[in-house]
Amino acid sequence: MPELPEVETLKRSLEPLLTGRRILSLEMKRPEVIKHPDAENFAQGVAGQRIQSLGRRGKYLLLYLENGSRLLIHLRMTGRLVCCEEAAEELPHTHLCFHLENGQVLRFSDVRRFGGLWLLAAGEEDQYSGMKKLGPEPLEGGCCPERLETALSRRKICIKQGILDQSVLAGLGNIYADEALFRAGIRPDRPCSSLSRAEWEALSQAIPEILSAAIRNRGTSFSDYLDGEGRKGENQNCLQAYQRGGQTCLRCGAVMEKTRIGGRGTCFCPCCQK
DNA sequence: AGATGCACCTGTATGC
DNA sequence: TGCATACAGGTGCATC
Repeated sequence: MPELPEVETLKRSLEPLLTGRRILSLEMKRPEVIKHPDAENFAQGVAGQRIQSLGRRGKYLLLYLENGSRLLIHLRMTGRLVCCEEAAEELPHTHLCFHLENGQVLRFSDVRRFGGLWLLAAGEEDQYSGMKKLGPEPLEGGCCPERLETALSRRKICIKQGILDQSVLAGLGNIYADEALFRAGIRPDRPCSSLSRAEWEALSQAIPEILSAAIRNRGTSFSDYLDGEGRKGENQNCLQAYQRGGQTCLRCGAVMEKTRIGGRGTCFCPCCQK
């Protein structure tokens, strides 16, 4: 599932392929993945536009077009965005094809169709996607202990749900929430109100460290994730908590536990995480 | 306002 | 073998 490190890796891999390139036309096999505006206007809005630059905000990928409009893409669970030659074989469940100059194509595929795209005209306020509700970027100073504590310490939820709240911090998903809590030595089911100052500090340090390491490893390809050239990442080989329930802890050797928190599979070490 | 549960989807794994 | 069921989890929404 693409989280911040995967979307950042996707952005970096697409940058050299898309920057300065013109979109000739849009082929829509499943227009329903377009969330705003309607498919017709979306297709007209991107046709003929040159892609000036790429960006990322939380788990959203942004393409800045030359007329000042912004294209937002969210991959949710199984979305993929791959740029390749027109002749290259399509991934299954390809819903959109952005035909580009020079015989290249940018394809959006998504098995479960949770992902979506939004086109915001120049100056148009984003009142459509969830991007407007995002909290600060954890890799741009948004993860200081004071802010985390202020935002969460009076909430009644447990800490894993707290750091998954995109309005508190942008970009963490299930994988890196488990990894960050393991690194910080904090049980995921602890109430937010129970964390000490030292624990808020440990967590605010662990989150950027975990995310940076995952970006260095070019993302986690547990099942579906591929970068913009269709390549898998390497970070799945470095996970210490996610999906390791029943296995031995890589730090202390105890048997890792698996539970459900907020409807999500959650793994932790009952010995290392207090 | 904040917390909770469900809907959205389909591929894969499991049980009978 | 075939079928039913559970599970994977990010987000938006309804409900309390």
